[in-house]
This record gives sequence, structure tokens and C-alpha cells, in this order.
Amino acid sequence: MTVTIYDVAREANVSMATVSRVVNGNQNVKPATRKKVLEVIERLEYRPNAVARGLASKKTTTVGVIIPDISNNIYAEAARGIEDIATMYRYNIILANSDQNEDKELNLLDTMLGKQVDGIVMMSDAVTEKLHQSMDHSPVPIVLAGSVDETDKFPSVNIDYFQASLEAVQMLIANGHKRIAIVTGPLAYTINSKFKIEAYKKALSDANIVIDEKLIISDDDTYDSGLEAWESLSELEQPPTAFFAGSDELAIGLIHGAQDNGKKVPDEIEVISFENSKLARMVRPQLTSVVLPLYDIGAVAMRLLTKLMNKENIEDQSVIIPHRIEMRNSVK
Amino acid sequence: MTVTIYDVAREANVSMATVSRVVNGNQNVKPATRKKVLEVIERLEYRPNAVARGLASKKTTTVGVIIPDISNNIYAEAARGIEDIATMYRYNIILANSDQNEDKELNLLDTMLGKQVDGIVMMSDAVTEKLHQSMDHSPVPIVLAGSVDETDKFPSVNIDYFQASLEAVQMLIANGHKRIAIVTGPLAYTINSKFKIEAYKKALSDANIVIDEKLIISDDDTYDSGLEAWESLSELEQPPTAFFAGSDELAIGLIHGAQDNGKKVPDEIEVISFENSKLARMVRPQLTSVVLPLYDIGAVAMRLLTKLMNKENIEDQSVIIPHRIEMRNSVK
DNA sequence: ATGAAAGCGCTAACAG
DNA sequence: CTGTTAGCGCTTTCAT
Repeated sequence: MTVTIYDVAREANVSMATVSRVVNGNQNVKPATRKKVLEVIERLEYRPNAVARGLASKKTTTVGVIIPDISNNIYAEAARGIEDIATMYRYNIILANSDQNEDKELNLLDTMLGKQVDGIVMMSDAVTEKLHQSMDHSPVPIVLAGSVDETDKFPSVNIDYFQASLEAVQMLIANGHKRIAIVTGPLAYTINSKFKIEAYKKALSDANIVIDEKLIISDDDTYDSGLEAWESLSELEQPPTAFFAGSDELAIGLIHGAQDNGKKVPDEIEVISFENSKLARMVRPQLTSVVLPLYDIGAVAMRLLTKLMNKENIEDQSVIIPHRIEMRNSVK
Repeated sequence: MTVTIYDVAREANVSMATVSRVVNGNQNVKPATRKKVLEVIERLEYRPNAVARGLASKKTTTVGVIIPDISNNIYAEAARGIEDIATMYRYNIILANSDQNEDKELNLLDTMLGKQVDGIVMMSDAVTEKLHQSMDHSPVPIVLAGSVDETDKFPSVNIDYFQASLEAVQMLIANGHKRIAIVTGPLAYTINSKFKIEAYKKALSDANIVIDEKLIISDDDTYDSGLEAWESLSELEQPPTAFFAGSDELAIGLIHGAQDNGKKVPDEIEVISFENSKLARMVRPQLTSVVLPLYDIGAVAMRLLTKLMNKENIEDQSVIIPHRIEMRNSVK
């Protein structure tokens, strides 16, 4: 039924080894022979069986990608970066959603390794002990993208979340605010608890502003959470006049909450976001935001992985991509 | 180095056939034997090699997914639906972006078939002749998700785009508008040219409103295109008072364009969108929109594919999912 | 209930 | 430059 390398060999009057050579671009084939084989391949519509090839060569040219949720723009952006570079290096991608659930992450790792992927790119907002152990047992390289492993034992690609957050809050402080709130996603995510909030505290301390725990809110990373955060925060005796939002959706929720309350942004209320997705330009006022270069993070992570799979020497396993703040109109 | 089924067999004093049976849940194994084998598997940390299995069984339990662009929310949503159902049926997914480029689509089809996927879910806004032919040659089933094949020869999952569009425009007409514009994405996409615009024309004709080609704009599906469309349309001698937008971004661009011009939505200008992504709630006014259930389309397409791969009998290859219009505030 | 043996389609020495 | 020959790790008859 399906045509195999054997059929091609027979039709072309050569051995299967020769066919294999032309298919794999091996130079040790006489041009005339190559031509003949190529013709038969075309005529028979021969298509190499990658599974057989994988079994024989122990390489599948496919990498696994484990991300929390592809329908979330942040991860989709990274996935695109990963896929683009993968394609460039002729790898295919097995993509799966973990929903940030440890059991799923563990299972996915296992089934991907079972499928003999040549490497894995992993995004996880909380690299737990167990995950860490499983990753340690992997026979193929794994790189973390936009995910912090506190032990710093795995190759990873990130920006300096702490520094970026610090700069964001300092911008608000520089504009004269004393009552500054921070609204982030789940505390279970390392980036929120260890970096955004810690940086926020440091920025305030450095400016001798007393830290008011009531101004620190961590819930979801969503628009509705932003709306809710505004609700509760605006009811405080001394409500905040500026906000550091952990994501664009959060920032937009905060802004709409403020506007629905008759407050002007940025005249009365200033908001700085952390993400800079395309949403940032789709609100009025447009968001001033720390730019989190997800596409680049994904792309660089995949590139790092190709090197690792290729057993190239890596200078530094923890790469930090530069960040910057995109100035728009939610901050004066 | 890696432990194989053979190692397990030796350690458990059984044949590899028996190990294979317990791994595959075959009932013809004495409980005691099964237990013994399971123990060895655990102890040796044996993990079946899916590639070898795939070669021997001619099934890989992985399906290919070809979509235009994972970083575009619309497709990401569908991808999530596909993946969820795939996971439910124990399939993994090889995901790749085509950028709506025919050559890439053709290549992807080929490499996925080379990787011996058991089936393919394809999203393509323009099923060309060539694509059609390649799909026809596929040894495994292919289902189209949210994509129209005009010959209706391939299994597919869609909503009734024409009817949905008709209802949207009729809603605007019912509100008394005579100057109604339609702003869509590329005409090259079947859904835009054959359905949205045709439905728009029919709705107007039915209401005896003369069709003005100047009110029909097709460019990109983006926010900026929406902004630009407003620009040009508002400069007309008789500018439109209502808009049918082909996507949420387009709708938001139109609304912001109007608002920046001092027009009130929906008091002076009404806009109905076609998509209903989460963006729809993140603008003021919130978007009234035809709901395009991408997640469901992906999920149903994948479910259909499982049946096809299973050689089950399918009643109807072209499934149409019900649609509805979500009423919010961009239309009175 | 279990084992023996023949592939699945290809790569990779090794010869020549 | 080309052919021969082992496997790669597992499924799957066919016996027993």
C-alpha cells in the first residue's frame, strides 16, 4: 500500500542504502544515480516515514512544548516565538496545555519523553520540587521560557522581572504619588510573589513611603479582577492614586473601574502595566507598560534548546533579555 | 542506557510479549504475573518508546493541527478546543502555523503525514485548489475547523456565517439605519467575501436599501484597520451611521475612531461585531456581537476527527454549530 | 496464559 | 560510490 524506501530501491535498481543517502542529502552518491533515484521518488510519491527514521536514528526532530494555556495571549505569543524558531531549525512541535497544574505538567513531561522528543521547552509559573525532580531525570534537554526556577539549575530565558518592576514603581513615585497600589495575579506564581511585589516594596522603602498591605492585591490576572480591585481599593479611607498592574487586562480593568467612577486617567489616577500586549493600544488612554517580550522569550528559549540538543557549549544557561518601558498615556 | 521492554522481560522472568500485554492492558495475563511485571516496570522506571510502538502498530496517537497563527486569539481559542478534546481521547498534537500561506500549508501537510499522524485538523481561510488536492491524497482523515471548503467534500465544522451575518445587519436595519457600512478582513478569505459581504448585500436589498460600494471595506482584521476604516468612511458625503464589523478588533477600532471624533456610541453610531472574544467586554461601550464559538468549533472538529480515525460511521460530515448574537451596548 | 518469531521502515556501520 | 547487514523497541500473529 504505502511505498517504502525498499520500493524505491527496487524501482531504481539500487540498494536501499543509496536511496537513504539521497533522501538524507549524503554527498557520496554519483549525480546520475541521485537523479535516477529522485525520479523514482517523485514517480512513486515516496514520503519517508519519520517514525521509522526516528526509531533507527534515535532522533525525532520534534520538541515538546508545555505551556499553561494556549488560549491566553501571553503564552500564545511565546508559543509563536518557539514555533518560528523550531521551524527554522526544522523541528516540529508537540504542544500541550498544563493549566498550571502540577499533575498535568508531570504527565505531559512523561508522555512527551515517551514520544522521544529531542528536547522540551517548558513554561510554568511555579516550578515545584516535584517538577524539578522530573525535569532532572529527563534524558533530553529542557529549557524554561519565561519561568523562574529558583535553584537556577535549568537553562532558562527571562527578563529581569525585579528590576523591571522596580522601574515601573519608581516611575509612579517620581510622579509624586504616595499612595501606590500593586495589583497582580496569583501569589503562587513566582514572578508575582518574589519579583513584582518585592520590587514594589523595595521601591517604596527606598523612597521612604510606608508600605500599606491594604494596597497590595493578588488575585487573578484578569480584566474582572482589575475591576474588582478598583472597587475595593477605591473604598479605602485613603485610596491609591496610582497603580502598578501585573498585566494588561488588570490595568484595563483598573482604568475602566476608575473611569466608570468618574476619575480621569492619567490626570487623577495613573496606571502602569506589565505586559504590553496588543491590548495596550486598544484602550483609552493607551497603556504605559513594562514590555514583556514574550515572543522573544519563546524564540530565544527555542534557540537555546537547539544548541543544547546539538550538544554545543553554552556560555550561560540563564539568559536575561533586556526590557524597557513603553511610554503611552496612562501615566503622565 | 535506556531501559527497554526487553530489560523488563528479563528482570520479571517473562517474555517481552507478556510485558507488552500488561503495558497495553491486555486481559490475558494472570494477575500474579501482571503484578510482578508492574513492579519491575516501576523499579526500572521503564517508559514505553512511543516511536517503536508507532512503527510496529502503525498508529502514533498524535494528530496534526495546522492553523494560520497561534498568536491570534481567534485561532488560539480553537487550538485550545482541539487540544482539550485530543487530550480527552489520549492524542497529542503537533501544532504548526501556516500564516495562511498555501506553500506552508502544503509543506506542513506533507511533513505531518511523514510523521505518521493519525489525523489532521486544519484551519485555513482559503481552501485552494492545490490544498484541496493534497488533502485528497492524505492517507489519514482531515477535518476542517472554522474553514469553508466550497466543494463541501471534506468533513468540516462551522457556524452558518451567512445567516449570522444576515441577522447582524438586519438588527442594524431594524434600528432605522439606512447608511450601513461593512468592514471586514481580507477578501481572499472565503468567509468574508462569500458570506459576510453577501449577507450584508442581501439584508440591504431585502430592505430596499441601495447598496453603496463605498460603504464596503475589506482590509485587515486589525484594530488599526478599524481606525482607518472610520477615517475614510467618516469623510464620505453621507457617512454611515452604523457598522457591521468583521471582528472584535475591527469593531473596537471603529468605536475608538468614532469616539475620538466626538461621536457617541451607540447614540449616534451603532456597531455590531462578529467574534465575541473576551475583548468584547473590555471596551466601553461593550460590544454587541455575533458569537463565533471558536473553542467549540475546535472541540467538535477534534471530536469528529476521533470518529473518523476510529472508522466510525458519520451521519453528516459538514457540521454546523448554532450561533447567536450577544447583546451588549454598542447597539441600542 | 505465555512464549517465539517475524516484521514495521529506516539508519548506520562496515565492506568492498 | 554503492551494497550488505544489523539492529532501533515494540506489536502481533501463531503456537503451545
